[in-house]
Amino acid sequence: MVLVERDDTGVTLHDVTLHGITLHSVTLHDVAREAGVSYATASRALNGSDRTVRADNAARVRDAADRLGYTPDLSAQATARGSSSTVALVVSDIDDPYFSSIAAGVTEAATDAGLIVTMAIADRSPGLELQIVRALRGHRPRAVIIAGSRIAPAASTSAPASSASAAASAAAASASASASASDDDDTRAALIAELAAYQQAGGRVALISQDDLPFTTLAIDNTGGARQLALDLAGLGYRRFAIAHADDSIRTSHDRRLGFAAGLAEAGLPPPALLPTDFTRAGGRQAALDLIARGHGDLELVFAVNDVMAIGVMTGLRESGLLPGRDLAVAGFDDINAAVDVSPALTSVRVPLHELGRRALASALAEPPPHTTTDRASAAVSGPMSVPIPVEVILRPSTPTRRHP
Amino acid sequence: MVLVERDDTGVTLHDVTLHGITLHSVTLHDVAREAGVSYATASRALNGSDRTVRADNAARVRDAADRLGYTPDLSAQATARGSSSTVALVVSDIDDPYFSSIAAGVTEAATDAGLIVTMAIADRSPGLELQIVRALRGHRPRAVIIAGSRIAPAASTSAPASSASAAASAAAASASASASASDDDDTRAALIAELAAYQQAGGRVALISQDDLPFTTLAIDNTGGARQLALDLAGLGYRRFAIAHADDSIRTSHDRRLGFAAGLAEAGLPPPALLPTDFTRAGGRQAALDLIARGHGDLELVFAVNDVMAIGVMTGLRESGLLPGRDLAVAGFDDINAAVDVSPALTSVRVPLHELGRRALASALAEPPPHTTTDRASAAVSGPMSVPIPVEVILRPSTPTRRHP
DNA sequence: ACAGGTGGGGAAAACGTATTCCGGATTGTG
DNA sequence: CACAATCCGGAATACGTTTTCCCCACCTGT
Repeated sequence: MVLVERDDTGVTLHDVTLHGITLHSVTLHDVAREAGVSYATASRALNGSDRTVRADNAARVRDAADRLGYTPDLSAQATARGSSSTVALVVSDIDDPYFSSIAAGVTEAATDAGLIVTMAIADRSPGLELQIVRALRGHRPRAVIIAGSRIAPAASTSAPASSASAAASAAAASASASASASDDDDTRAALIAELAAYQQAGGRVALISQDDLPFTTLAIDNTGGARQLALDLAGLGYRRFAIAHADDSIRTSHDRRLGFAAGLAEAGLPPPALLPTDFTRAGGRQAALDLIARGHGDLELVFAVNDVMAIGVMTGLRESGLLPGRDLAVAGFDDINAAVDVSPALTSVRVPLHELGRRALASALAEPPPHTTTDRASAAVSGPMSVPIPVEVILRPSTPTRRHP
Repeated sequence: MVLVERDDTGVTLHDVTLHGITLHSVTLHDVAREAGVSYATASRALNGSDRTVRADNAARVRDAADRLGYTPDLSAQATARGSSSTVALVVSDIDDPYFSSIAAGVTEAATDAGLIVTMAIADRSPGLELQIVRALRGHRPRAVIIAGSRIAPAASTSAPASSASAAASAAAASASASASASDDDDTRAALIAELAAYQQAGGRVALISQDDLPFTTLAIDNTGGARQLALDLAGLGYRRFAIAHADDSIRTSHDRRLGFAAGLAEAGLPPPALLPTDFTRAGGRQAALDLIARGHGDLELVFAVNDVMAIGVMTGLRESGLLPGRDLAVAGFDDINAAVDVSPALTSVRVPLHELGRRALASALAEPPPHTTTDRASAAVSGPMSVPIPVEVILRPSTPTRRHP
């Protein structure tokens, strides 16, 4: 018979009425009383304290906790301990497969580490991103991971003019990103300050593919991957390329564009035509539409700086009556899951997104604690480290081997 | 001259060293001291308290807060107020476009409401899901939203046998879901108990498409949508159908399968062939492969109970040398973003996923507070409400109009 | 038998914030 | 000019934990 006798006043669910919300919850206090021990003992029994508690007492406490359905109040725990058990993840757009794969990796690693993740969506806006980081800081997360920050130094802010590209399209592309360069610089500086402060306060920061910010960064080899892709495509027999890319303030786009161009140069091929557009599926589609409307001449392949854009390009081509792969080859970058679902399957550069997420969290958590110096001047940001993420070219039917004409 | 004079001992970043983690953070105390007011005044100035604080004091406090980079400790706020500012979201797999769209909606709505979301991934496992809900409760979230619970009453647990389906495949399909029916029942009951307790404690619960659980549910019209799809396809001239579906313990699959069959019956058409498989892309592909290997006879269209599976089916068909849409039509359900990226674009039933996420949060938050009865017997779960989510058939080229043979 | 551990329980002080209560000042009114 | 009414600052308490002390009881070795 395991049933335990309870007097009628035994279990007390105390009512907390605040802000119109009524909460009843069973606290450590209740558990302790039910188990006939004190506060402290109950606390020690229920979490791995350094102190030991006698076996029978521990059992009684655990029993009581079970019976009452006790769950520790993590907020209270966090204030008491001074550190919460959450990690913050900020992504540009969770509905984008690139980010959702990363998020999956981060969440998985967090779960393994007994942490839970709070997620916020920056909607590709640096301003919002900053705001979010500020808000997130209030949660005192153990780490914050930022995927897809769009802030770049103002220096390289405007996309280079392209002889082959329609001026109108270029203007449209940069319009959205041009909210006064100094404004952007301000947000950028503010973000850095915010993160530095957070780090100074003991938080860990990891950035994904933002190696121009002074924090631990998972550096996707954008340049190298794009270069290798160009080389491999040259090897397949392609000669005349176009690049669908976004504004250079988007670092990723910038690096991939330059890497690709470098690869072409290396292969002794002419520089690619530039198709500046948005960093989205719609952007890719529009670039394709514009290209075909204008006449694509002897173009053989268009490289879009990410898969989502590449898929847009394929759609645009199809809408223009061209068959991607046969009439005009297409290649992307990221190797999102959908790359194999489109037809022809998309040639891409594989970025281990899931793993990337995992490692982002791991790297953040592994960061050395900040110097605990009373001298505030020397309490500088600890040297940012960079974790290189290798990538791999994956050739698929969207870029079939090309017979020399 | 706005510079404020500070004595050298002015700003005190107090060090908290606990569990090896060192945190310095600026507290309300510091702000109060810097501003030359008390605790309470600072608190009142920085959050909209019911009490007013004199304008000049308020300004001083805000100034000090700015200068010091103060951010309120939300954990502390939560314990003090007794309710946190988070909502919990549990999804089966954030890397699945179905869930990522929902997550985007939930997150957006949360941000609008000044809440932040904590996300956990149940990996399609009821056990994990239960565990997660338990863990989440510790955060005392304002609401928990569960998308994609897979638990169904044990009653309808096994998939019906299908004359047209390979027994081996069916066995494989149900194998993973068959960890002893009573076990499943236990988890289900435990989840219900857990959620009920949470609700009883003042939390709000919303479920997405789980109308067999006694909680507020966003009910996607799976049956009706599938039925309408069948009707519309019949209207296009299709006569002989197959359904790629998953184990009936997955409610969604079950309902869509039955709805589709009902639509066919209504149109006076023969019942569909059944292709039991996994609820995934791989499952869809395998079903297609099996089907073609076995010989698909006079089959004209395969309906997969979700888009991800449908895309798998298309891939499988292609691998078997068939052209989806021309040789064999394909239709899905959900209308995920990728449905328009595949070619031919996929006929589907549009579920407003993003909106669904938004409304899930809204519905949860709008729930009536639980009855505050001291009589524990009558403190039953308040009547669950069901928010119907209408769906819409979207015909696309994967199901071209069929000439009568 | 007695000093010196040592294992473990409990009271109380954190943690950082919200809120209640008290009282002093300022204001309005007769 | 007195007296209430209002405004608002501050001390103190609460929130649910963890953690630090303190102390007792028991064990061990001499």
